[in-house]
Amino acid sequence: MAIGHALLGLLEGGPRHGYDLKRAYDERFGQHRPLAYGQVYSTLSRLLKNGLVAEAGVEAGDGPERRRYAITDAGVTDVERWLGTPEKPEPYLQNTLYSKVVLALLSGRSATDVLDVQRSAHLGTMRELTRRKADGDLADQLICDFALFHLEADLRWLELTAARLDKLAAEVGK
Amino acid sequence: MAIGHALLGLLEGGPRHGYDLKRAYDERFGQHRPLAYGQVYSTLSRLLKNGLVAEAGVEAGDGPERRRYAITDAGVTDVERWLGTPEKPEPYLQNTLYSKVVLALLSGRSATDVLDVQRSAHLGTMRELTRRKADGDLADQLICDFALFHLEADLRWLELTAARLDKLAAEVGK
DNA sequence: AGCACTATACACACCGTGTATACACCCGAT
DNA sequence: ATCGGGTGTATACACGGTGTGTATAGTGCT
Repeated sequence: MAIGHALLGLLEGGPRHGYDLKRAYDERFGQHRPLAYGQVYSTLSRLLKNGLVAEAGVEAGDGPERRRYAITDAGVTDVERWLGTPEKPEPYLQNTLYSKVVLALLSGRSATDVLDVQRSAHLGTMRELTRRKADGDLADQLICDFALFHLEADLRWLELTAARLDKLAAEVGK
Repeated sequence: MAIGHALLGLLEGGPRHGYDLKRAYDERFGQHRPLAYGQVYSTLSRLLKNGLVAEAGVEAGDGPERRRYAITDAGVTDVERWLGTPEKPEPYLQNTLYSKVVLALLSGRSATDVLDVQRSAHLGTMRELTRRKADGDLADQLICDFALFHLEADLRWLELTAARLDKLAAEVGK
């Protein structure tokens, strides 16, 4: 629900219509992948259904109609709760890389290859992010650093796992 | 598609029915959150639709009917491609934490609180994982280490961001 | 009769993508 | 001068993947 909450947060600054929200979102959060228009409206309709936003009039000004949406009290409460609640690190436990290694071992394929492919891909990504970070503003730098820290974490895990492959193979084989 | 691929991988060991797959999955990959039955069958039906598995007979043995599924050649090819393709680190760029901090700053709330809440939750999770890691087998240890490395990465980012909050606030305010 | 276990099916909700639609405005070609 | 096409604004809708919850149905045990 991160995107829904982000849109709600933007609506706290005043009522807006969908197209406008998309641009505001891209400017603030979408540096690395702009929001699709479709997603804006489907998200808005869900927020509307759940009573977190309300329609605030239809302007038929220059160009096509604009449906303005305003955040409701329930919406503000929801943003507040979202900001006050820590993100759960479940995704870190649902580890696709680990699944790949185990399946490679189970099926007699090379688990080392799996690790190597991932490592070299990550190293390439890190070079690119380091470049992007160099000529970005502080916001860009923070986003890149976040990704870089996590890529480093992946690399540490890849090394650790590579060093334990024999023992893991024995354990999986049982 | 991680779960679909994991099920395909398990089917490489021979045809199985859904209930059996669920248990095999939980044993190998589901330590930290067992697979819901519903998901097994909906995933299987998608694999069937895409021709990656095929029905391999219905046994009406003890108890209810069992539909056995076998992996197809297309399925094996698909597993192979999955194992040979590195995972994209996009999720690290779509950073919910960053969104929270920016929205807190935009709405005049305390971004420090957001960071603090997340940090103390992470520290608690890390203590728990360290405990779990101590009395697990190698597979558990690797899973816990993966999560721990990423939690550390989050913590590093939280510290970095906390130290830059004033500058970020100025940049966002523009 | 009630409960637990095995096994599947189905309806539903969320999230995201792609495509169609509609209006307005500008600009060049006829 | 006007016709048509491209561009920008704005929304709606249908669809696909993913995951959850619930219903169903048979078997065996107590």
